[in-house]
Amino acid sequence: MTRTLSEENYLKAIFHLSRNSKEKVSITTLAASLENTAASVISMLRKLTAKELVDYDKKKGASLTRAGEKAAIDIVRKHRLWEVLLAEKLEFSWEEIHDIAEQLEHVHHPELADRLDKFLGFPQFDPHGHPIPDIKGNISQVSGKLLSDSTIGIELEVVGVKDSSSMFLNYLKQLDIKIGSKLMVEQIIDFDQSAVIKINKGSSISVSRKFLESILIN
Amino acid sequence: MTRTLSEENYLKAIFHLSRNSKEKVSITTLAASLENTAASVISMLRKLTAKELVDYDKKKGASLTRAGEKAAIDIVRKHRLWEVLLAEKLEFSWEEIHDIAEQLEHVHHPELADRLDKFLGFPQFDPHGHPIPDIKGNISQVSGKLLSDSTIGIELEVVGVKDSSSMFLNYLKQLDIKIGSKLMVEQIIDFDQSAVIKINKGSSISVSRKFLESILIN
DNA sequence: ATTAAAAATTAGACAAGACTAATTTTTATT
DNA sequence: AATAAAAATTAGTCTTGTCTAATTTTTAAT
Repeated sequence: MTRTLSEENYLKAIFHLSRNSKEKVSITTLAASLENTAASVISMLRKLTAKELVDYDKKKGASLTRAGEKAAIDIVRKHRLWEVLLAEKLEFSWEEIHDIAEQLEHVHHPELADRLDKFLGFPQFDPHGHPIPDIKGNISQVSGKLLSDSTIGIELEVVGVKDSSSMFLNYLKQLDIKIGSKLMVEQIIDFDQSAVIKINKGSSISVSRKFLESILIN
Repeated sequence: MTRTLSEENYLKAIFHLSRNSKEKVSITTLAASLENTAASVISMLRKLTAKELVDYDKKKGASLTRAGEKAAIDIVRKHRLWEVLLAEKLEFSWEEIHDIAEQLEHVHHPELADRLDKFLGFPQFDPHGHPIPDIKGNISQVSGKLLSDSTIGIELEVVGVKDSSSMFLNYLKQLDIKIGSKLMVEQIIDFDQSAVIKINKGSSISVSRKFLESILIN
C-alpha cells in the first residue's frame, strides 16, 4: 500500500502530463519528463499497473486509475501546500520553493496535509498560481489561457506560470514579472513566433515562443 | 557529498548511541538500534569510513569524524525544529511528531533549518525536552538526571523524556505526565527495581525500572 | 505498398542496501 | 589454558530501480 519515492514520482508525472494534453501519456513522453530511459518507464508502468494505480494500453499509452489519480492529487496537494508554507512563513523566494517542496511532498502522514491547510488558512493557490486541491481532491479550474493565446495590444494580468523550474523563475525575476504583473504583447515575429512584450507599462523586451507558452494570464 | 537516507540514519544512530554512553559504538549495538543485521551494519560502516564520516576500529567500535558529527548534528537540528513546528503550529500531539520529523529531517536545503529556526523564534528545546542544536552546532547541555537517580520522597519536575517512541509517549499521556509535571518516587522495590511514584501530588502508581530511566528530571 | 524513422519492448547488467548462512575472532568462564 | 558464548566478518543472494544494447512493432512518408 505504501508507495515508494519513485512510484510517487511516476504517478505525479502521469498526472501532470495527462492534465496538459488531456490524453493518455506515451512511454517516450514520460521518459523525457522523468529523465529516465524508456526501458525504465516500461518496467515501472508494469509495477504500477499490477498495483492498479495505472492503466496501460500499448496503443494508447498510460493513464491513472481512480486510485492512482487519488494518490497523485494527494501528492500535488502536499506539494502546493508546502510551497505556501515555504514562501509565506519561511520567506523563501519564488524560485527556491519548488525544489524543496519536491522533497516535502513525499512525507507521509494521514493528517499532515489537512493540518498544513488549516494552519495556512486554506489557501486556494500556491505561489506560482496553481490551484491547491482541496481536502476532497477537487481542483478548481484555473485559467488555461496562455500569453501565447492573447491578442496583440491587449493588456493582461499574469495569474500563474506553467513552468516552475528555477531557471524560468529566475528569468522572470530578472524581468520583474510576478503574479499580478501586467503584460501586453506588442508584436509577434512571424519568422520564429517570438514576440515583443511590454512589462508593467514600462520597457519592451523580446521573448521566445516558449516563454509565451509558459505564462498564464486571465 | 550528498548523503543517502540510509547513510543519514546510520550517522544519526551513531551520534545518539555514542552520546548516551560516551563510547565508541559496537556493530551489535548499532544493528539493534537500526533494526538491521550486523552484516548490513558492517558494509555501511565501510562506506561511511571511505567517505570519512566515520572512524571504525575493529576493537573499539565506530565513532563519528568531525565531518560525520557535523552531518549528524545537522540532522538532529532539523528533526527537533520540525518537531516544534509540528507541535506548535500544526497542533500535532506529543506522540505523533517524532515519526513525521523522522521523515522531515532528511529534506535537504542549505537554509531550511535556519529559516525554520527563525520562524519558530529560535526555540531552545523540542517538545520532548531535547535541546535543539544552534546554527553553529552547539548543543546546550540538558539535565542528564533521570528519575531513576532521584532521591525517595523528593518532588521533581519532568523536563524531558529519553525515549521518544509513540509507545512510551502514549503511556505517559495515559498517566497524564508531560513536561512540567511533578513526580515523586515514593518507594523502590528491591526485587525488580520497580517503583511506586506519585503523579502531580495525586494518585500513586507502580512503574518499571525502564520507566524510571526514561524520564529526565531537573 | 514499401520503407525509413520513431516508439515500444525485451534481455541482461549493475549499484545500493538489505538479507542469510557460514566462518573467524574476541571475550569470558571455568 | 581450554572452551563456550558472543561479536565480527565474509561470501553470496535478493529486490528495487536504474541502465545499455538489441529487437520488434508502429507510424509516417514516399
